[in-house]
Order: sequence, then structure tokens, then C-alpha cells
Amino acid sequence: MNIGEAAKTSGVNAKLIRHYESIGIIPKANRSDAGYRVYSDADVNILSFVKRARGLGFSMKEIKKLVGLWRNKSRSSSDVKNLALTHVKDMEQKISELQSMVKTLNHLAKFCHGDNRPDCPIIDSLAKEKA
Amino acid sequence: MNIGEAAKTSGVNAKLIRHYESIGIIPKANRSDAGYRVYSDADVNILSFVKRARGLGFSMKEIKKLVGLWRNKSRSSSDVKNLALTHVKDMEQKISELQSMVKTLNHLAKFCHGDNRPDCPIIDSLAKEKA
DNA sequence: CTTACGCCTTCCAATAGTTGGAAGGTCAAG
DNA sequence: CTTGACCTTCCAACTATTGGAAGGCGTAAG
Repeated sequence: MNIGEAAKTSGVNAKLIRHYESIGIIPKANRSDAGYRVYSDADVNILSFVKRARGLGFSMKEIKKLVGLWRNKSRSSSDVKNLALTHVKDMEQKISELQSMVKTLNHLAKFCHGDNRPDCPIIDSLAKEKA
Repeated sequence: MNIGEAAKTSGVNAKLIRHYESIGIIPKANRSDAGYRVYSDADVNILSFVKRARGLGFSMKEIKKLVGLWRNKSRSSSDVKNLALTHVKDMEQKISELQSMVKTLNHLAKFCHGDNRPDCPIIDSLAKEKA
């Protein structure tokens, strides 16, 4: 199938497929006589795999590793598990940072009148205090 | 003071200060005879303001607005409050997405042996299921 | 046959935010 | 006068994706 159909089937944009190929995330596609990329069902599976991994927040670097592990039948499951758990830790770190920001901002907003007067604890805090 | 000292005082990297100036986040600095940027205490305050707003996760676009509101004495506090609360909503959205990813990955990792065998529910799920 | 339209190709640029380097000018001390 | 620390501008990289331009290919209709 052509790249358009592969895109529709896998849910990965045609432009993105070319990009993934160019940075080596996925193997280079075979070409037709006219130079069109040709995809098999197996190729589409890789694309879907990448899409799902992105959906779980893995970086392209991590996904490159995951694709390698996926295609490597002699892989050990611990490699994958370590990658996944490291990723979980990163996300948990990010979550707690965001929660801290939300807490601070909500606290500041609570004391902000939100009317036409210029007094605003949010601005005052950004201007004067150590956030 | 020169850009180096302004950087040290405000906590914003000299390189970043020039960048902020170039994209219009902060006003253009005055120059010495030799062309060096010269900063006043007020300029440093703006830089610190920007740094704190970044620390709260505001985008540069939002910070541009915030700086404008800060310097505008006739602003209404509701403008700032709306900006802040919109930002909070965005962050809360991001938090729940991350939490959902963490939950899914932890669930998958729980059933992964993490030994030398190739069986791995994480990989299997990425390959076959709708994540 | 030829025109039209939709798909394909490559390359180049933009987004957000920062960081890094190269090549060169300036300033103060030794 | 030279050394070294500072400053200047410009250009490129990072992550991941999206957009456009310019051109080739494939098929259906006039």
C-alpha cells in the first residue's frame, strides 16, 4: 500500500511517517518503480506500535529503543521494564512539579479580586517574592 | 551594570537575556559607547519577574502578556486572574494525562517478569492492543 | 490525446525555549 | 603590549510535529 493508506490504517500522519523514516525510528520503506514508498501490514504494525508508545508519553529516543527491543526476539523483558519504569519516574516527577505550580497559582488567585482594580496578588508575587 | 552582572543578579542566563530581548519579551536594553548592554535595577526586576513566571510554568507568550500587565498601572486584576486560571486549567489537564499514562504503564509493568525471558506484556500491549 | 485532480516525492522553514559554539570587539590589570 | 575576562552578533542544535512550495506520477473524463 502507499503512504497515504498506511497513514490512514496506522493513524500516523504521512508526513510524520516520512519523518520517522528519516530519523531512523522505522526502517526505510521499499519503493515502487515510480519511487513511491510501499508498505506491508508488518510495516503498519510498527507504525501503530510507535503511535501507541507516543500515546504513553515515551520520547522518540525511548521509542527507538522499544522498537529495537520489539523486533529483537532474544530481548530480555527486564530491558523493557527498566525503560518503562524509568519513564514512569520521569512522569511522576513532572506531575509533582505541575501540582506544585497549580497549588501556588491557585493560592495566589484566591486572593486576587478579579475586578477592575489594579491590585493583584499574582502580579505582586511575581514582581517581589521568591516564587 | 553589564549583562553578566544582570544575569547573576536576576538568575537569568546572559544568553537567555539577549534572546528574551530579541523576541520582545523584555524592552531593548540601553547601550554603552562600546555597544555593551547596560541594565538598571528596574531592568533586573523585569528579568526576575520573567524567571519566576517561567518557574510557574507560564509560556513565553503568556509571560509577554504578564509583563505588559505588570508594567501597565491601569490594568485590571481580572485580566491577570483569567490568565492565571486558564494556565491552571492547562496544567491540570496535563497532570491528568500524565497520571493516566503512569497508571497504564504501572499496570503493564506489574505483569512483566523483568527477567531474561523475552515475554513482556508492555511490548505485547504496544504491539497489539489499543493503548 | 490531453487535461484535471489527487496522490506522491524532496527540501526548507516554522513552532517553543534554550543552549552551544565561532569569530570578533572591548576593558582592565600586569 | 599582551593576557584574559567580558561583551558583541550570527548560526546551529535540541524534540516532535506541522506546513508549504515545486515538481513527478496515475487514473478518469472530455
